[in-house]
Amino acid sequence: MIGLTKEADGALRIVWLLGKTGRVTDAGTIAESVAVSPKFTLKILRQLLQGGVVRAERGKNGGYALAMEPRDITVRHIVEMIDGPIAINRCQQEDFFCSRMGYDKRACRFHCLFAAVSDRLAQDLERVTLEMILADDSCPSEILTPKK
Amino acid sequence: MIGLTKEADGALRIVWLLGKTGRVTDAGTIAESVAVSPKFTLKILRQLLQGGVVRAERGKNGGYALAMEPRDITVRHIVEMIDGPIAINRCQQEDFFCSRMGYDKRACRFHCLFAAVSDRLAQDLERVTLEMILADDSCPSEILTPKK
DNA sequence: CGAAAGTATACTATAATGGTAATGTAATCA
DNA sequence: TGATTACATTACCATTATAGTATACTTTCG
Repeated sequence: MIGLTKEADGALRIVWLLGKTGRVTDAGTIAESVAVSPKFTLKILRQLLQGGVVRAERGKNGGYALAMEPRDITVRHIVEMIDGPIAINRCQQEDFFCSRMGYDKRACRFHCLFAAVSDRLAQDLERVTLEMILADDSCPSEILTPKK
Repeated sequence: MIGLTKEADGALRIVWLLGKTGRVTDAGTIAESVAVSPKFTLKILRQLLQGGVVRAERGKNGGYALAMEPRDITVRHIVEMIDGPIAINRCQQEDFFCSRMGYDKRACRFHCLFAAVSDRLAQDLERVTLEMILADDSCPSEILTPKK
């Protein structure tokens, strides 16, 4: 399909939920709120934990909460943490197709195109913060075509 | 990785090659020029054939050639023909996560964002034609930030 | 006819994603 | 202090998508 994995999708929604509640929330509750299976939720939370986006509290009444300010969490950050770098084409990933074709990358017409496209995509997703997503008075897509 | 499949990547390069030579070229030669295995090349060519981008000549001295003008072949067209619609997130694919969360799509903050992003990506790739890719005097990425 | 080349279907292999199980560790509180 | 709650870690299995192949068949040309 060209797109995010379920894991990245889930991560975004988990972070969104934690931002919305603002409280320490246990994994079970998170899973339910976000409609992802409990175990899978844990798996995602682990990665968010490693990435430092989320902190955990153990023991009774424990759970997870954001470890960063919503305005410092970007969509790009979450997505890349889970799915790896945003790159539309393999061209950009080391010495894939381009070199196999006997070209150097500069000569690869597609490399040039996709690098530009990927780059802009990444930039766009970097400009969108959790804070924006949480503010429910406008579609965050406006960031792409700012009203000025 | 978030990105094109090898098939779509191969398709782009095959189309590019056919545009460059402008001649009927047999699958074996195409495969070699493009550094994709012969069988896999055939597989891709079949899809391009079905999509009407390429035409085939059978029998001896047969092969494949473009069935459309390079200026009418867009990158988007090729990519979607192989990989399906350009959509960054499952949100957009029918009633995936959004509805599972008990939201309607309008209320899904991410849906809104990704719809906008995907849309622009698709538009960008639609503006880039094979003709542009073949012209080797400029990076086709300039289309994203036209010089005016 | 027969060799070269495309056509079509169907199948297998590999890798990536998605998802689960089991066991261990820390914190809280009766 | 020990039972309970909840996170931590590792390892594993299942499913799906991608990648790639095999086989049998048809068309064209010499």
